[in-house]
Amino acid sequence: MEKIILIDGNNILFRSYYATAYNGNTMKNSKGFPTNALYGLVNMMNKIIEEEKPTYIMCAFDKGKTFRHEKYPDYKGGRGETPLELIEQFPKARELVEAMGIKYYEIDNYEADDIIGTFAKKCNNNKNYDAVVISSDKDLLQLITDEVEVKLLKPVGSIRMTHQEFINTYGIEPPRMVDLKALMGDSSDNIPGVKGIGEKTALTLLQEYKTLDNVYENIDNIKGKLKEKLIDGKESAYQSYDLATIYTEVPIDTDFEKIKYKGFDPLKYLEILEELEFYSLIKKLDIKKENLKGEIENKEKEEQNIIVVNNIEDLKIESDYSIYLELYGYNYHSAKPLGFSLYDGKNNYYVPFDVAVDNSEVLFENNYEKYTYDLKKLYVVLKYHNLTLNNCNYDAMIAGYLLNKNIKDDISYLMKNNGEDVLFYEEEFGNASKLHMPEDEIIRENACKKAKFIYETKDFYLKELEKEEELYLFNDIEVPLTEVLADMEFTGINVSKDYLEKMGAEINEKLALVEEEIYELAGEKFNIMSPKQLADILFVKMGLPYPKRVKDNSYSTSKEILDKVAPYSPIIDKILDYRTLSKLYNNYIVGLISEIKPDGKIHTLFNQTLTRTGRLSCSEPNLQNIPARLEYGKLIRKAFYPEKDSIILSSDYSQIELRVFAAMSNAENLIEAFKEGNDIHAKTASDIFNIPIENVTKDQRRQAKAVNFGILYGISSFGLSEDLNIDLSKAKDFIDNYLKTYPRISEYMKETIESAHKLGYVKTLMNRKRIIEELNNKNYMIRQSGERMALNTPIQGTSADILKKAMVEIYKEFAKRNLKSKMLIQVHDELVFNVLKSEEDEVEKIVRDIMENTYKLSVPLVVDINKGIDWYDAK
DNA sequence: GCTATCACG
DNA sequence: ACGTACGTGATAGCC
Repeated sequence: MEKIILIDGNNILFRSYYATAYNGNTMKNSKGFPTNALYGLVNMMNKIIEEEKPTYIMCAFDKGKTFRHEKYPDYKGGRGETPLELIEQFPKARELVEAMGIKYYEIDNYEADDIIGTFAKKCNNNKNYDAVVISSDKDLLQLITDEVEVKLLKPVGSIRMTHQEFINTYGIEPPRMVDLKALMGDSSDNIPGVKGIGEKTALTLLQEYKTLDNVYENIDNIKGKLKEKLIDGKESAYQSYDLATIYTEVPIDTDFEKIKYKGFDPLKYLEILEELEFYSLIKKLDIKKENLKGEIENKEKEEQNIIVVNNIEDLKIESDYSIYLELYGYNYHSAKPLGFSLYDGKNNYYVPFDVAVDNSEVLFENNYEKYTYDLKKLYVVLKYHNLTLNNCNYDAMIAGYLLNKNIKDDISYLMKNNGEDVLFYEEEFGNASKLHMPEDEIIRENACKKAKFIYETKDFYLKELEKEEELYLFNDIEVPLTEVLADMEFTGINVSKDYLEKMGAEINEKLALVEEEIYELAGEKFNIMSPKQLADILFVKMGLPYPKRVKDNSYSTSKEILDKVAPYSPIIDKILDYRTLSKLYNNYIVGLISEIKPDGKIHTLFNQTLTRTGRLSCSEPNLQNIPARLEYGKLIRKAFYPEKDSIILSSDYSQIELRVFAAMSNAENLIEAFKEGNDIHAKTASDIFNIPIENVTKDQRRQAKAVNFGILYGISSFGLSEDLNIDLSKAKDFIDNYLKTYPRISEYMKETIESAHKLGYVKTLMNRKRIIEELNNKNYMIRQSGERMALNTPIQGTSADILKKAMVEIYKEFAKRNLKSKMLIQVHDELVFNVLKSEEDEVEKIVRDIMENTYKLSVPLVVDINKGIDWYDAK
């Protein structure tokens, strides 16, 4: 039985402050710094440790305005301002707790209660743990279970509230504490409750009816004034219920090993006591600084214990280990590798990069499992040195991503979130535009902390993944995909600089012409790219009618607006031309040329842990937004060409999102249409306009297509009317018709939103989970947008899952057959390959077969394949 | 560093 | 009465 102590730090500070402050006079040190709350805190902590002898202990503090304030502005409104003299003591309290060997937590927007609740919940139904919550706040009593008790602090002494004790006292079950507050309110937190109902009445009601819900369900059995009060206060009661409920899902690592009681850090503790001038406590410690120093130095040495490996004999790895690569720079295609840090559960090693390269077999190819953070980066960097890495099946970056943690490329975000003391990459090396090289020692120290973190959190994250049923996604899709993406990035794609330069020169000529014409029409020269100057010319000087309500006192010059005023002046079309051309020039001519490496290729970055839906993203440069819609822009694609004796092959899913949607919503008529191979937009038009499919006009098909897309995005009639440039009422009719035609879809959408609200997240077919905080936002618009995310994410995410799975399988199949053709680019529903002419038929067959069959839905997946001498031609 | 704009699926 | 379709990245202008 392990004892876990969970301390409400804020509660103790407030309590100590008000217990000893009178008339604004508080205890201060000789410098005038107030110390009374801190004094109470130290004494309380010492007492707790002495009495409870905890194995694990933590202290939680409030931070920032909480989500409760956002929901109910009046929350805690009755309280006066927190006294400045108390606020001043807050930062020192954290230092103090830390020096006492107690880990503390503060999470933006959450109260200490919520953090404690999140930890306490972990003990429930686990006989190995015995948790004690320490606070004077009765609110926390709701957390009591057979494994969790509350030590309720009183002005003198305390009461130990066990499950039985609680029932004896209140005659209800602990979770009903929330129902109690909902009825009686809580003046200290400004929770209103039901007006006219106090503790006694509330308890009587709950003893009879058990829950708040049940009170209201049986409202007719209650008579007289009480019934009236309850009915009048119903809304307030439920609002109070909401406010009083402790949130037990705070996004935090609740690994108990993190809160193991470590004992005092003697030097720091003493230092703080001296600063605060708590001489009686110092005396009690009965220790002298001098005696400690030697011991502390030894301890620090031991903690660092980094073995710098300059001779490979110094590396004595005999078990699985974590490996982390530190680079100097943000883009690993060009950054200078500094070295590897390793941790095997016993020792931290730092291996300078050159040493590692010379001893690559020892380090990278052995029988041990290697745990990583950003495995793709490791693969790519090693590939540049002609090295391979084996037995990598766990990556912390991927794990964190799937678990909805705050990722970023920098592992320090994950570490800081777990309370680790480590430098952010930017703190250590500077930002991308201003790099600086820190001391070797700093690099080694931080890199080793990172390796150790990867190793020590592995089991925990795997357990979390298992709980979320995401192990398949992790083991069979995302982790194997790192190797596929690494290969794509490393392989790169040929881009013709000559071609782009020629096209650039042509665009420049066109630009110069259009520019002149614009100045002519405007009657003066100005910066066409400046939204401000442009708006001034158009809507002030030329007096064109602004077609929308003026927002924030400024005019928009977006394409949407300009399209509407195009009939009033020929200048508009010229401006739109100018924009298209300059975009083409800046983004795709200059931008792409600058990314071509000496090998004549572009090596992009596929970001695997960035999007909220599970898609990839692509940067430096972004190869997922190369022009495709307009004919002239599309010519950019001619610059992307294959290797010698090869062609470009592009394979794309036809309507994958609509197919996934049909399958997930189980809309029979839609499924049928896909099975029969109908033109789905024409079919939709035929259905919603109620006409035979052969009579559907081009325009009707276009409108139906817009409706189909709108549905995928969580349509609004306004959005559709804007998109199709039709009346709001007409757009509304379209949607109503659609939902009437496909009632199953209407139900599916309702169910999805309902479940998202209930759970706070949505999932894809492969169990990728997205937590949607927006669903809880107090702002109606943001909540609405959360609902649209809830509708769209399972569809976009499932499509992404499917293509990722196909990519892994295609990669494996190529390897198995020893094919030399290469996957080069992924664009959400499309894969682009360099295919050797000799392998054309085989590759085409493999790609089609895998993409169409890798995941079975109730609708067929269809792939279109095109081949050509460049990316443009392969369309 | 932020906003507006526009390129892609 | 409110603002208004999902997911991205790069650039220029502006503060």
